[in-house]
Amino acid sequence: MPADTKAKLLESAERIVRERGYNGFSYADLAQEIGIRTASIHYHFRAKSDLVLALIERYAERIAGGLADLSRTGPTGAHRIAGYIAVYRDALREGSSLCLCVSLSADAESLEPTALSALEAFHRAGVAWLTEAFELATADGSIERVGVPASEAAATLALVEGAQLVGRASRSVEPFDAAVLLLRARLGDAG
Amino acid sequence: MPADTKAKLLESAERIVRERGYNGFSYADLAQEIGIRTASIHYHFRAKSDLVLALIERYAERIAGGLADLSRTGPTGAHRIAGYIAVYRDALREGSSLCLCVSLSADAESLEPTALSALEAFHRAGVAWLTEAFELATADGSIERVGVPASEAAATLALVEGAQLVGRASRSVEPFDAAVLLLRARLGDAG
DNA sequence: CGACACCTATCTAGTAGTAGATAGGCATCG
DNA sequence: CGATGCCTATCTACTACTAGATAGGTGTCG
Repeated sequence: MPADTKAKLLESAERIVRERGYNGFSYADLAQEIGIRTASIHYHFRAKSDLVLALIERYAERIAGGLADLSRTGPTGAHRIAGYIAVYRDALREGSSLCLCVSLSADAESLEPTALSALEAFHRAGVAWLTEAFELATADGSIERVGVPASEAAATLALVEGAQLVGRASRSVEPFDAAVLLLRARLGDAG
Repeated sequence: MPADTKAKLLESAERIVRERGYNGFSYADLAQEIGIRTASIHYHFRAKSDLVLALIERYAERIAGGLADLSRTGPTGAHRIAGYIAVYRDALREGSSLCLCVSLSADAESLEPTALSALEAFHRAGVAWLTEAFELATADGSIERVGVPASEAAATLALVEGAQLVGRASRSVEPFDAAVLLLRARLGDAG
């Protein structure tokens, strides 16, 4: 059953990039991990830049799907925001990895324009989803003192991405929890 | 006057690491930039890990100095927090670079334990300084609705670091400003 | 003073190893 | 047959790092 090699490549590559960054991973790492030669990777992804683009698109789709589920199941704005925080908390994996797009943002200089655009789109989508969640929260009263929803959204995205970074530096989830504590407190029972 | 080569090396290396990350810069880049051979760099810094450690220590000292000045000159807690935000905003350089420690946190996996410790210390110092500033703000009433100072501090550090990252991805300072807008609003005239 | 010794800061030339990428071949299977 | 998927072998460019030499400054001591 060799048909799922491409999927395995994406799976492993995502993990490695999230742990070591774009410039910190190589085709050699990837090849060894799934048991083929480096040359064979080029059959599936002509260049490293093609692989990373596929990585971002796949990741963005997966996260978008998760957030769509959250929109469907989250009864209040507060529940949605709490779910969003949980997504980033899980992605941190106890301090051993970052959200793919956090990792790639730091290596922005090495990325092709197409990848950079995909990265921006990911951030825009996150802010848009959060804006809607904060708008809902304004309406349902589930979050205390909601400011302009778009501003709350931009702040929340930056907060969770920064919280991941601080957690990564100390290989622990604790700094993440400390950073989002006040926001969670505003969410009441949902937090 | 060759005596300042070491200083030039640190200066250039800091800029390159902040633009391209730890794994995205090489002795070759550095050598070319200041006009010596790569071998000569090893005279000043035996290994790349020694260079990066020196980089962090120098950076941490400089920032600590700046914050100490801010503590002396900032009349209120709000003014101090506003100054802190400005430090990170300047470090972003219109989206072309990151705070050294933000950049290195993303490449944590490639760093030696000593460098990692220095990175953690940098974050701890930032939170400690911010905690004091929020305590002052509680006392002088210069910031609206201050929560537990230590929690406000952790959130603020994460916010500005994340805001930098989002700005970096779109090579612009605008996402940074959007992310800190609500915090700034809380600072009143000082923001 | 001047000879010897050491130090600083750089050089040229090279190491072994790794990077991503390419060309062409060889199975397997519908 | 011919596409698919992987291989071997190779390439060029670059990685951090080392060895050994050199030019020039500084200090010490007879």
